[in-house]
Amino acid sequence: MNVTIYDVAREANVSMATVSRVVNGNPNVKPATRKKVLNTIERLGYRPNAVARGLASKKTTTVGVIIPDISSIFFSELARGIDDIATMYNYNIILSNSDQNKDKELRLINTMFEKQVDGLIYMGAAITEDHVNQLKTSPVPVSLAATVDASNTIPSVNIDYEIAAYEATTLLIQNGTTHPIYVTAEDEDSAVSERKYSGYVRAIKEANQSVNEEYIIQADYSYESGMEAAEEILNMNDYPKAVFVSTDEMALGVIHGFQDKGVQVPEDIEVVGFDNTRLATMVRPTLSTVVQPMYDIGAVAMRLLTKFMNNEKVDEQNVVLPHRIVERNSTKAE
Amino acid sequence: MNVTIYDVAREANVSMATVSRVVNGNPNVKPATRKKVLNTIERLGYRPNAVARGLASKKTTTVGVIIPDISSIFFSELARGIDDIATMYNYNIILSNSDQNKDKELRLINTMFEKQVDGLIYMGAAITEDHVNQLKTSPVPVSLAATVDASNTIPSVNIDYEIAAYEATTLLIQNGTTHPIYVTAEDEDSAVSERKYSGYVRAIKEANQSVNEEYIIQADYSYESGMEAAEEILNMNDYPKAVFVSTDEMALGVIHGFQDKGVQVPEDIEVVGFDNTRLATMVRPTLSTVVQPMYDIGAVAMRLLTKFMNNEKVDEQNVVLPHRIVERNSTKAE
DNA sequence: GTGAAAGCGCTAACAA
DNA sequence: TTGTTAGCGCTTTCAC
Repeated sequence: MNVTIYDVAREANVSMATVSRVVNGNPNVKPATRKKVLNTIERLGYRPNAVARGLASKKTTTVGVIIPDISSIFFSELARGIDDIATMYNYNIILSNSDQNKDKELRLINTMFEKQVDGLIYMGAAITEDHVNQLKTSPVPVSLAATVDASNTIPSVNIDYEIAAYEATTLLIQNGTTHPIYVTAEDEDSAVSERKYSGYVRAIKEANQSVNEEYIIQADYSYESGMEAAEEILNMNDYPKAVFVSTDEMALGVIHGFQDKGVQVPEDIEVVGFDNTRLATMVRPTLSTVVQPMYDIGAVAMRLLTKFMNNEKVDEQNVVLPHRIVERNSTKAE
Repeated sequence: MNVTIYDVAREANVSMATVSRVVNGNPNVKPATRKKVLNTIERLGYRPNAVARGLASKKTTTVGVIIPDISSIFFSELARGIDDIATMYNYNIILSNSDQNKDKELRLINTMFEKQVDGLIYMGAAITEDHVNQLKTSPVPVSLAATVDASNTIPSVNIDYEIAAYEATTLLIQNGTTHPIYVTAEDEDSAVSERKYSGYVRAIKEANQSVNEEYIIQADYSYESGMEAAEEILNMNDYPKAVFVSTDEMALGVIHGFQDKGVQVPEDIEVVGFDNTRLATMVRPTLSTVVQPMYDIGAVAMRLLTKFMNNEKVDEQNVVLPHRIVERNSTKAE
């Protein structure tokens, strides 16, 4: 049997309440008794049981994190931002991978509630009605990180994907390609993908072009699918000389796909990515890309959650962080 | 107030015990009553409270995971392996980043115990005596993943780092360089680093060379430090024409550091990495490297932990997984 | 097959 | 400043 608060109380000749007070830093304890208690805690090697504490206080100081895939270079960066802020506010994280599988997502949300998390951070491409329903009946605060809920009803932290994609596409247009190619990994129902797409389309239309479906290539987030996209592009006759890729990892694949066929980037064709993961500087040529502050999105989402958990006032529950474009060497200098 | 097992019992005209039985799939319940209970659970929207359950049963079905940095491409892959097997055995994961900071590590271990995890998976470079002491008094099973405890007293899953480094170095020697350079990120007290180093040294000695300290370069795990190492190498006069780098990410830095100065890999100088992270195929030339099965290490470590948690018999508590070397294009073909 | 009741280890009134 | 006591929501004997 482990040593409990009761053992400490008995050995220190005080009540459980007093022990509880010193453990919780309650100031209403005479310094002398505090010291006495602290000593016997030390002596017995007492370690508070967080589960019992959670049952009694209805607070677990842990938050749930549902993430598509922690091994993704994009999401793991987000997760780090979440954990750092969580640690700062004395929370721990229960982390689960969903693989963007709807059933699993719904099941995980439920598991998190069963485990009595004090809050939930959710990441995932598609926020369906079922998601919204389950999330809206949540017993605890929820915040979305890098995932947009079209109904705008759940707190979230994002960048403006539409404008970001518009700007990336426009950069390419200004550099001389009237209808850049778009390589995307469209998930069904993904509001993020939708917004990137519509930013892309808007840029094309503003350049007085009508959108050519042939120039929109479906890939699947992987590096390899980027390489395949490159091949597909080279097989077109008279293809546009610029491509906008919706994630950095695929963009690396596109670049290498070109290079492997002897096509030079950016001389023969330009490439811009999205996210600015660490990969962007780990290629040659270095990748021009849209900077999405992943760590910050995670950190801010967690901070937002703490505000809800502490009933602090929040001004704006749908935070939009700034983005920008870094021009590196995969696009032509002006 | 939430709906509890007591509410369900009352509404279904049975005892709490019976409700508990159906919730836990205990067969000793008449099908009719089971159905009745299930119906009222559904009707009331009852959701078991895992915290209360944990307090009563002394099992939380969650395991702690202490990891140096989840945003690392190496560790996030390990974490994925851990979570997948955890999910398979119905556990959740409490994940915390330690940054390999000893105080934080020790504190985190304690927090995990307070939270009453059923087991603990630990990753970290240095297993000091303090670590061993704290881990040995653990109330629950522990397993180390990709981290070696020199005292060999804690269950672990690893590859043989000494042999792996020996083989990588030997490959370079056989390709014609008698004393390859070694770029490492030596942590103090890191048994893994130590073993890699000693494999490297053994290979050099077997080639009848004495080790030249000048050819051992300290970096810090980062891509940038790899680039700096490359520069340092190019500044040596008459440097060896092969370098063994102790992680893939640094190896990419080394390759690009060379290329940025117009030095060709592998024609002018060969490079081999370590780990075989996804990065290894995302460079040009693709990286020859030591394959460390990161996902599997995580998965096996978690599986090992489940065995301990279920009191299954385990034959070997220090598992050594196979490794191999993939020769890609950063080394010369035979 | 089902129920009664005693905890699990702690917090949080409330009293003193 | 300190102690008493009633739960928190569940599991788990032990009876029946």
